[in-house]
Amino acid sequence: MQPSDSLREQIIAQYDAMSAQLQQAARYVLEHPEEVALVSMREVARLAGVQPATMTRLAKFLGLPGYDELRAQHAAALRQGSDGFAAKVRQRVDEGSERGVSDTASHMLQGLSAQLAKLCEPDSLRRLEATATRLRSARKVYVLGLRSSHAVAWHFHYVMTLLGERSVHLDGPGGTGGDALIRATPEDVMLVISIKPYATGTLELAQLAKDKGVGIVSITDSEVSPLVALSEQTFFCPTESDSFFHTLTPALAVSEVLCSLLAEFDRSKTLEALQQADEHLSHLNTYSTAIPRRD
Amino acid sequence: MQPSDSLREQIIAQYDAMSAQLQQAARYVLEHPEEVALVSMREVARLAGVQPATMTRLAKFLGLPGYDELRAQHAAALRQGSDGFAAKVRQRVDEGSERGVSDTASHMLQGLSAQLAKLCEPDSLRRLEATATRLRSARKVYVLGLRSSHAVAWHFHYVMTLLGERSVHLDGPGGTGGDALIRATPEDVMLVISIKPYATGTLELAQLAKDKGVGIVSITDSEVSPLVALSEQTFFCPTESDSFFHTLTPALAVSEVLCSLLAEFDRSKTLEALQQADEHLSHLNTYSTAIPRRD
DNA sequence: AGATGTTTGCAACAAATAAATCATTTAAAT
DNA sequence: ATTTAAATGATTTATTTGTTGCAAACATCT
Repeated sequence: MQPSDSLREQIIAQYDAMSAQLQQAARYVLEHPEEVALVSMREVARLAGVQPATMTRLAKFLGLPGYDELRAQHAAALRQGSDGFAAKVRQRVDEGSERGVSDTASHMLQGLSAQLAKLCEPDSLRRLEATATRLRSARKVYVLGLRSSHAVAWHFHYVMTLLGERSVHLDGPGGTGGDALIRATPEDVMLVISIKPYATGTLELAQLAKDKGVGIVSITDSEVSPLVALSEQTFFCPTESDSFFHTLTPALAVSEVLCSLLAEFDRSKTLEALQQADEHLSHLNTYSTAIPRRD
Repeated sequence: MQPSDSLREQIIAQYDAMSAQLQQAARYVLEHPEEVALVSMREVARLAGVQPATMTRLAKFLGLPGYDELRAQHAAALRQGSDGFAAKVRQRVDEGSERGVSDTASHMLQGLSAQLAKLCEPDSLRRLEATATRLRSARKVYVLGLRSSHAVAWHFHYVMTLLGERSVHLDGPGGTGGDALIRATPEDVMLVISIKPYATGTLELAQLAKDKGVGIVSITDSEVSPLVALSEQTFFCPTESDSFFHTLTPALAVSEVLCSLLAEFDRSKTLEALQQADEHLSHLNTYSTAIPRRD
């Protein structure tokens, strides 16, 4: 599916020598070869977030006579790819004959893919929307997820922080995680994430919060989860996988969707908050801005 | 590999009602859908042996607003065809034209679902297997993922801990996260997770580990990620979503699959470790027993 | 700090494009 | 054979495209 491969490899090879804008353009080209073939240069530039001129410069940088050649190569690759469908199937069959490790992996991934697709059912969407609405109305959002759910809780909190929302993560060293609830009020909401087996700590803290009048909203795995009784809103997501462990992927996906919905509620405020975060982090040199180091 | 199928059928159905020139144009469109998507109208007209105006007339004849729509439909078909069987999922996405709140959610989830399905491509599976193999050979696995990647890193580490593997999470309060590397040896492997924007801390620690001879294995988002240069094995997973943020869901899914593969390598040992963990946790009253525990 | 060489954004340009308009041809019907 | 309507071709027009030139911003190195 790659554009002549040699071109693709060349882009990768020369990537380090490019300027920041050129890298941004090149990265988009690498990640969206079809678009390069199918839409105009100006449109590609817009999608890549660079100036139109940068695309021209990229082509020249790669030693091509102009952007048209860049598109032509991608178009040729796409032409091949379209009837290479048979080849792709053949390839998959070949791989399938091994009946080995990659079978397990493929099976798992397809299972997860199906689970996410299932979350699009009307009932799920309704619950998602209701949950987002409830969270939106909160003065503060306390996020609680222990043990395996920690990953989801933390990520939700992290994104909310970038949004400038008043998110508080109920976790911390030395078992002080619950202390943040000291000043919780009925205007606040707690988002609880917990899947089977349910950590006692989670349930205790959630109960405590509820006693203080805090609204409880939860992401859990079953109608018979102990969280259901505590919560105003509950979202159910599957955790079954054909491995030894329960999967957290659907739960993470749901939390990401929730973040997006909350962000969408007020786009301008979101954009402002993100810009603020951007500035802050760049002052701290948090991210590697420039070209990857060499050794 | 047909353009939206319905359009193709429509062309066939109305073919008999067309004039000679229109038929000639239509016939070329049917036989060379890729060209329609990839080259200009005038070029298609030249290839089809008709006047440019005829192509416009064909589009109008089919009830489309203009030739651009004809091209757009063919382009969409080509886009879908290019990434194989994820197309099925993507198709359902296109159907939703109303953009309500729950439509946003549905759109995101289906997009994620498609991305996971795409990870089943042969190349990805090969990389997964190679990564798992490399991790398996390690004496100790250091897990590193800062900022947004923290969730994935932590979850991987958490699961590995249950497996009894010697996993060390490089994170901790007071910026002491890297200290665990003090006694790292060339027999160890570090799993690094980082997506754009790449945290400088991640790159520095990874470089440090590499200097000590530790093998680096990474999950990242692009061929041109700075991690590629440092790593023995790299797995690429998409992070694009149509929200404000990059998605971590595919990365988490991959880390879960990796855990499973590692677990599968020695099933009996895995089962033993899990049972041990179960006992330990039940002695600590970690989980609520009010609900049936997992088997 | 000051000078130098890149990098980047903007605006202007010529070429090419799709669509609209008008003129000519063709075919059928009276 | 003449009229009429449709089909085709040629021409024009308003956009849009890829490219280039230039000045401001930027980093780099004495």
